[in-house]
Amino acid sequence: MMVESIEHIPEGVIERLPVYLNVAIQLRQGGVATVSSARLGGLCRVNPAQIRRDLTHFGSFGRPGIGYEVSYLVDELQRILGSDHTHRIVLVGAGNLGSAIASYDGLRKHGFLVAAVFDNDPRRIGTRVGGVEVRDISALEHVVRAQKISIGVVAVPPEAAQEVTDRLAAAGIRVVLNYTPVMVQVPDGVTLHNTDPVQELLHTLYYLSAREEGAGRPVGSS
Amino acid sequence: MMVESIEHIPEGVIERLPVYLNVAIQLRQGGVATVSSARLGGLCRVNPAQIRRDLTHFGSFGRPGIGYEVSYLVDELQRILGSDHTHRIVLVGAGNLGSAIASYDGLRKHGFLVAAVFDNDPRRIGTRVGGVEVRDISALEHVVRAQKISIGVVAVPPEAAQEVTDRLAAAGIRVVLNYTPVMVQVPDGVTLHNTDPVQELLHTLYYLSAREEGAGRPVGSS
DNA sequence: TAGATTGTTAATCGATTAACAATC
DNA sequence: TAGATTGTTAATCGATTAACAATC
Repeated sequence: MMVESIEHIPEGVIERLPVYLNVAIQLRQGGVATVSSARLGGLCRVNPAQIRRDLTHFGSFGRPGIGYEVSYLVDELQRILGSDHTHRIVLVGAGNLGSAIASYDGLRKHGFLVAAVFDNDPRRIGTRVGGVEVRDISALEHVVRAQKISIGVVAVPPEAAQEVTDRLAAAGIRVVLNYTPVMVQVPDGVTLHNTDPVQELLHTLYYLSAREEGAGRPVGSS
Repeated sequence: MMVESIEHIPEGVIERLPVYLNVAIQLRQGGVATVSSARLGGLCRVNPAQIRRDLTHFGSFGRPGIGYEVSYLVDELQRILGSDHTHRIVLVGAGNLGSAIASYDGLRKHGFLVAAVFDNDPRRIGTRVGGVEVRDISALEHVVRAQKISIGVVAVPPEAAQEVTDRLAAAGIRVVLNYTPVMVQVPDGVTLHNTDPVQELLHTLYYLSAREEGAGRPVGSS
């Protein structure tokens, strides 16, 4: 528990925590009170031993002979990830993808609040996506600073990705989610995560071509 | 080169290939003829030795003292991944996310063709997303079989995810991209890839909470 | 030739998994 | 008590990286 700040935690572990959380939430919704690492592993497609190992990085949440209390597990995972309190995010780009993100239900469920949406297209400015008014990009820095927003989502055309990222970073954004195929550069202190929908497709495609009539080689969840 | 079918290639390698491909395409667009693993590594945020190691799984594409010829590298990566020819994909769900996917420019660039879009909402059926007419979900199996489509994208509400996946699998789809937070089950022989936009956010969130004023711990590209 | 950079080996590093004592 | 399942150790497994001979 206090180990958290000392020990280095592998990235793989951090990537799996949201998967555990999602499944735990679904179990809780289904009224399941207790779950073993074996069952959780079956649902997440993760080795049970790995789940137990992953969790011990943050403490011990289970009871031998019983398993994990689902709602306690949800609480702890949310606490570890930081999704136990609200995070304001700023969305740049109100096109199809931006609209999809803004109106995505799962955001609210996990404590994310789309606090502001920006675009540079006059036809979009003033409209609403996901209940939030689209504002002119020129107000970006002001709003980010005033509302102390630390998460930025980039959903603009590729050619604008780097410029938008620069502006977000300069305004004090600490986490950038880039939904563009461009490999944008970020300064030290800013965490970057790229999610190009097509890259996922390309990745999966390999198994389609390589496999032919072999057994399905399942790709792990991300 | 003929090793391809014998040697087992680590998943991590396959995940990085699309990153190399994207950067190589961007370099080609910029008129760059030749690139070293060092430069490529800088752009992809991957260790140069790793790039060379990754590529040797599929042959040797570079020239000592020179580097890699960009357009040859693009060709080879596309061939390895299978994006050198067109792949028809079927999209289920014509909401915000579905529309965003259907009209995403990057798809065509990588040889993907949205061959059919389905929904069960009468208000959406008959409309067009990304230039394709939305059809009634009841025609799903017929169209998938008739057009021999092997890739399916699930962009429906969570509660419909499993049913749609089952139908896709039954119709002969071999790769399923699930844009839903639900952990759907697929039969053997079907490759599943999950991409929940919120899960990416949760993952990144950890670094925001854990880090506080530490140096930025960059999250690798996916 | 000198400089650059590959392909590849060998060493390191880290993550996954099996096994089991501890515990409910 | 007997059965189940955890937390944790130790063993395995695999991936990353440094180093360098080969090569342009």
